[in-house]
Amino acid sequence: MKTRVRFAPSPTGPLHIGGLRTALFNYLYTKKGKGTFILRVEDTDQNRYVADSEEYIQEALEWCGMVPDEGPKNGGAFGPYRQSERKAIYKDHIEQLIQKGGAYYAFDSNEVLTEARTKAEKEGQTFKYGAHNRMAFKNSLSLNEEETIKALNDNYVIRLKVNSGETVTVHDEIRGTVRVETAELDDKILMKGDGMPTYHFANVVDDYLMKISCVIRGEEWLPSLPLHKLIYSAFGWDTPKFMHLPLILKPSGKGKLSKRDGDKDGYPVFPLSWGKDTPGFREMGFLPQAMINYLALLGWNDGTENELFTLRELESKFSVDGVQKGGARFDYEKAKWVNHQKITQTDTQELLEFKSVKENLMDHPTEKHALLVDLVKERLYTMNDLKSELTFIHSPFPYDEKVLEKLKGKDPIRILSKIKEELERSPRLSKEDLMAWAKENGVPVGALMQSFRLALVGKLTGPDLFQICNLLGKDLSLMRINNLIEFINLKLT
RNA sequence: GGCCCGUUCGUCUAUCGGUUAGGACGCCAGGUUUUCAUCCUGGAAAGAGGGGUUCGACUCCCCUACGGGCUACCA
Repeated sequence: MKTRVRFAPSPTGPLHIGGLRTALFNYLYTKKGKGTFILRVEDTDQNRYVADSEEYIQEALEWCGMVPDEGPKNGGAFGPYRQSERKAIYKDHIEQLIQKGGAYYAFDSNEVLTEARTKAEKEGQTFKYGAHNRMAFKNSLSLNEEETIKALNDNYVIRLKVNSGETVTVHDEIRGTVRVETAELDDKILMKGDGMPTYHFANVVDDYLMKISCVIRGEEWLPSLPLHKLIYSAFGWDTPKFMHLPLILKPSGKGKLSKRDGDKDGYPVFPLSWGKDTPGFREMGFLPQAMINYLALLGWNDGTENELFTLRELESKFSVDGVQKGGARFDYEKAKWVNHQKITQTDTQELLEFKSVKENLMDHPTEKHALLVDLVKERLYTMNDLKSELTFIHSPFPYDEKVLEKLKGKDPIRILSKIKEELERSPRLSKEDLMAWAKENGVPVGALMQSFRLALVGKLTGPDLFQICNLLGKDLSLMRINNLIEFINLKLT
């Protein structure tokens, strides 16, 4: 059987990194099997539909390098790829199912159902609409033909007819066999009152028609797998394989990762920005290769001690055996570390192409971009660190008062004058000469370097001073040294 | 509440019956460096609890506890 897998998000907002990871595992599974990666938009809920989310999803996938082979954007032989455009298909199939006796019409009002539900809850039970009580409700099974035809004029839904007293056996690729009694299931609604299918029905029909070989989705779907199996059986179809991925949990505390966690602790939970106030990993200065790498690590490993992979490497190394069963807590520190590794490994010219790099380099002349990135590259955990790492380029002010205090009594003016002299004499300051001079004249190296650094940078942190000096150029360096001398003189008097 | 899934250092994980239980992030210490960071070296740090099975269990089985998910005309 040809490998065909689908990523099937709902366009209800931005794609969460949990969703992105599901997409990634789908993608890797296809690449491994040299198959087809399909994007299917599950927009059957008109109330929750959010404009622009489909584009967001497509863009997020492309940003990560996971371009769907088939989908609403590029089309394909199994389209349409939006469920809202497949209504006729579902209608046709639900009629088949009714003919086969696998589904039936139900006419119960919301009020009746809500009442039944609250009554059951009061007794500590879960309300189920099924074999044990369906004849007590208003549906095409309890009504005669004439009544049914009449009722069909009003609003109705279509339910799956689940037989009681059977055991459904399903198989999950990473969890093994799961057995559930049909008595636990209920007659799930397949077609809603608005003529749209529910997730369960649309999903099964589409996966079958699109010849999906393996359904890879989040663990939250595992409980409905028996129901899906029943729908396949009702049609007389073979099921694809199923793989349910563990969830991404909050860094601490209970539950799965949510947008609120990110807002609270200042990390993104979306790959790309959503609106003005919600930056994504991209806007926070992450490289897509880091995003992918970290997400792959969260719930998967290749069995070796390797943790750093390119997308291509992941494509060849991915295997179901390496997928974890339990949920994984999101760890922003580790994500940043992966990003740091990727930044260090990436060619500077390539880094300059990234949007976040360009944005953070805006204040600097283009011809210096590569030099600047090279200077601070190994210090970066996100590309946005560029900005703070490079502030000294503009100005060393205000001087760090503590350093000024430390330098008192070390004759910084003498040191600065010497550096000035050396700088004026030779276009390239010699570290060795300066050190030798310090040694001969009993000047502590610390005092020398600290004075110099204070003059150029204004504080004691930052990359190599001589490189900075070269980058600033002779004139600017001299100016900053003069400024500090002047500043100290002014302070002394 | 019911049903389903899960449980190795704080976190992500290796181990597929016999190991000093390994690695990574983070943390601590030392080294490199003019400084901070990077980088290098070292350190602290784990099998939820109780029963079995077995010569031997982190590993297999059962129970309990804990965590997660589902329980909609949402996906």
